[in-house]
Amino acid sequence: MAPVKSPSHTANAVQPPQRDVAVSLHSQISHSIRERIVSGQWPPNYRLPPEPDLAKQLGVSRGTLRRALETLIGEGALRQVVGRGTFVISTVIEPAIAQKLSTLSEDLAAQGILTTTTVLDLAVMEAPKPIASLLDVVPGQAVLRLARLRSTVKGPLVLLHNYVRLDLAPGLEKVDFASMSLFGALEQRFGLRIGSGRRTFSAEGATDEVSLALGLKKGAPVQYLEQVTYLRDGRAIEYSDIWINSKLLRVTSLLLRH
Amino acid sequence: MAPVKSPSHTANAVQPPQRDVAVSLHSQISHSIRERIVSGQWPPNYRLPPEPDLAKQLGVSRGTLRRALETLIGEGALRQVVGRGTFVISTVIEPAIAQKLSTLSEDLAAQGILTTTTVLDLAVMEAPKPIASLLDVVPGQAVLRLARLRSTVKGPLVLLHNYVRLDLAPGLEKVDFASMSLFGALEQRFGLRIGSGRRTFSAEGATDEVSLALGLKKGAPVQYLEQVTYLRDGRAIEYSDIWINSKLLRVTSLLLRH
DNA sequence: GAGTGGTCTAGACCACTAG
DNA sequence: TAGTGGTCTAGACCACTCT
Repeated sequence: MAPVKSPSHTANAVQPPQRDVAVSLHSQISHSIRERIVSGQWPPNYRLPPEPDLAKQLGVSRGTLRRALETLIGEGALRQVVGRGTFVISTVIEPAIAQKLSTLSEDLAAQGILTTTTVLDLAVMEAPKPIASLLDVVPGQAVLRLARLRSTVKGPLVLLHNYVRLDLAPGLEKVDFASMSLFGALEQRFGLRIGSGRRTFSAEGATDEVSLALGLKKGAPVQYLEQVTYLRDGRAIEYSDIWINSKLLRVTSLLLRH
Repeated sequence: MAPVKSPSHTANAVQPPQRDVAVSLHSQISHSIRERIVSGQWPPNYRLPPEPDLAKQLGVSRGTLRRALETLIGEGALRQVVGRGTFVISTVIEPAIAQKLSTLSEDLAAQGILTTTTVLDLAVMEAPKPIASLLDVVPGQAVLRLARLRSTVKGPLVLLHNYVRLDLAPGLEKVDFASMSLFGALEQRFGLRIGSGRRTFSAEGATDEVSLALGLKKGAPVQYLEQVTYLRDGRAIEYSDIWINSKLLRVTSLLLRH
């Protein structure tokens, strides 16, 4: 596994980020480095310029550059080894949806996998007790219930049930979820800012609904996820349960030493 | 969800970390804060002192304190909200083994759950092709194969199969794995330093071996994990497959916005 | 307006890796 | 010995929240 020889770092230099813009410097930098990696400009095993050099090229402090690299390391795109350097990860194995708080379609699209989304059900309802408890609202609070199916040419991948607080996003039920993602609508149409989430994994047997939607036998093993998503200010915005056909899609998580 | 009233921060002040010691300041600090949380001294919803104050109490810079807080946020123990403060998470829901690179027994012990480990099999063997490929060694390379069962009073939780490179840990087969964890042996007896890992999740049906070990019916849904662990220098050290009884133990992952 | 965390800078010294 | 990332400091300004 010999490192890829680094070309001259003077030519083809990284572009400096924009100042006086709403987006932070470190996220602009991580974004531009991510693009170099996915475009193949920085191939697997490529060694990045040393931190002080790269920081100087970008016109930022080393601390800011390290903040950007940290993001990419967390995504599994880069690896750092003391005394040796910063390297592009050799091969991306699976979508790391266990870690990134993005929509599944975005994750798959980033890997070049095209998915289609079918809205199976969309209804305004009163939050059942267990879901109200997870969302930290009173039972009976109005929520949007959304059932969707994500498929590729190979077949249906994922069945999703979402319950979204309507008091924080009034009118959400009018959005066309066949063409817009749930997170996209919450962020762009309602100005909500997603902060964090928590997912729980377990293996369950396919129910009637799940077996029908995913084309599996009843009782067949299905990867089951429960998720609660929080806004930046700490309020819960959404609960969902997700059923994944493990034969077609595997969930990967990167573990880092703390 | 009213925040817990913060007591006076002058009394009962946080102890400063030790200088001139091998352990980094930020990890000493995150460790001591973690202890305050698990001991109940800083209860759920407790608001920590403001960063500048806490940094001054500890005698470190604000940057170092933030590095320590970052670790605890990643573990799901703390939450930060701009303009409001840093808070202890209200309730720890499940062990976050999807994220922490520690042994399962450590995770459970941290939650006060006692487990017993039974060694089912221990053998030196030649690495089969698929495993050799994942460990980046030639097929036939000597590996230790370890099969273990972890149980609580409620019943067997987890069946683990590990394959460890013996060239990096010669004599590993002589360790008593009933009393010592695998990672503990690698780090303490062989001076190896674990760096990162990658886990893949899927739902599988219980095989004969799994159903027997975990006390489930054959074909019953089981949470299946495959894992490769890497040393700090990037070399793969261990591959394992892990079978978890989802009815008794759920795996949780915290998702952060980048 | 006062207080909070988020970002950024420009240095410094260290442990570790490589030739 | 030279080069790398890991750690740490002491400032600074900002956006945001609460009252």
